[in-house]
Amino acid sequence: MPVFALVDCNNFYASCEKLFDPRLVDTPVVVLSNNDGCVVARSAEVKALGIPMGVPWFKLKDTAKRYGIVAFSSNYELYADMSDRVVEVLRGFTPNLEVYSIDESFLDLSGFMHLDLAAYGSEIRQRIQVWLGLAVCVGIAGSKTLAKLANHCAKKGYAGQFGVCDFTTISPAEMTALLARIEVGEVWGVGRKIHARLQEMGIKTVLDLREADAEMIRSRFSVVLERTLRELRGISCLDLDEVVPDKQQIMCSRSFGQYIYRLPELEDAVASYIARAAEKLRAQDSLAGALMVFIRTNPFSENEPKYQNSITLPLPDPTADTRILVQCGLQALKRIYRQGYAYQKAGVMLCNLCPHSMVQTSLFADSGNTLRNDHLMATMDRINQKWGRGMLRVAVERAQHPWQMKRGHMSSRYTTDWAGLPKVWAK
DNA sequence: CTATAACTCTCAA
DNA sequence: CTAACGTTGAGAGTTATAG
Repeated sequence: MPVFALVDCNNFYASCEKLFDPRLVDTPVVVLSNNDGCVVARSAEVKALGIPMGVPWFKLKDTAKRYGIVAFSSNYELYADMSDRVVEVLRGFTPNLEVYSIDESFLDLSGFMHLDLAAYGSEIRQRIQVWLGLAVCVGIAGSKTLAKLANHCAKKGYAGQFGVCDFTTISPAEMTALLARIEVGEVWGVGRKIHARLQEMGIKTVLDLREADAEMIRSRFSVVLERTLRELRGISCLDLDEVVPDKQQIMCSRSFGQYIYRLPELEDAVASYIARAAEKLRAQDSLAGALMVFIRTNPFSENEPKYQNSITLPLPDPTADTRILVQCGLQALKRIYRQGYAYQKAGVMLCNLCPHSMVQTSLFADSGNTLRNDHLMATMDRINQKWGRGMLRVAVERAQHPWQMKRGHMSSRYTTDWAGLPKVWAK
């Protein structure tokens, strides 16, 4: 009998920012997406103001001023480091754990069924609060989907005390009553589209979905939703994924701080995105078999002409060599670039990835040369790791990127950079 | 006609 | 002062294409 706990950090990005500036306790805080675009995290105070997730920041500025909302650009280094620390603490509670996202982990608690699981959950909560200063919620149940739902209940304080919710000890009648109170859209795997379709069919609550006919759900929707339904019934269909498999595709895309009109600037951007993607590729020791490049204008602007295009080029020999990938990417870019548009975003994707060890070398490849190039790339990665990204780069990439995304509200990298320590602490 | 590739849709954080 | 709206990845299902 499997038992899962889902541990989820509350308002993770916003909480990380608050953590390093005590003046911000009780202050409404939002964290913005890349380019200071949309709200991607809200502190409790902001949620209380009724501000929804995903609003564009420029639409919120007036409200923000009125209520004294403090905004931060996303500081991924900081969040990733805090996330690692959370996972490290969680590993103290179980040997089997799946890091599901930057702020969520599934814990296998099947070996702890002799314990009071709710109490164990409280202990987890306590320790992360005391050791790291972050608040988490814990949901416990016999399937991942139910554990997710239990976590939702823990956040709302539905069953039992706030912060922990254990479905394994709830009576069937209580469970039924609880599920009848929750909208079906809260279920993991039920997004906007499926929620609307379910509603139309009269399936409005989680209970409705649980009691629906599995065959019908499968035929009208998919095998995925059928699995979700079975998970809601307590039949565990999703295992803990402890080992993170290699990526099948690697992407790097970003919108620009200012529009780009000319090809050279686009080349600069695309080259730097490829360099970044290639680093990730080498980090997992893979080679790419094809490369996709896309560019597009702002889909939201109404008066300016719109254009978007993409192209995928196969690579003659699978490679992880930044220079080859950039060469290929620039050719691709030239083929889709059209003059006279205000480009707002570009991106690249490395596809058809295969492990370096498995590659079949071309009959005509010079293996000695390939080895030297691998070595060169490895050296480049080490230098860039030590001295900062872009220290060593291909020549099309400029040192300065005028198109770089906006990050007007950036906090310090408090935990990963000495220079990030605020001066006020030194006083 | 079948097997595979390519593309589309949906979801998640 | 104005204009301004994220990124990355997976899986399933459907359609197109090759042999």
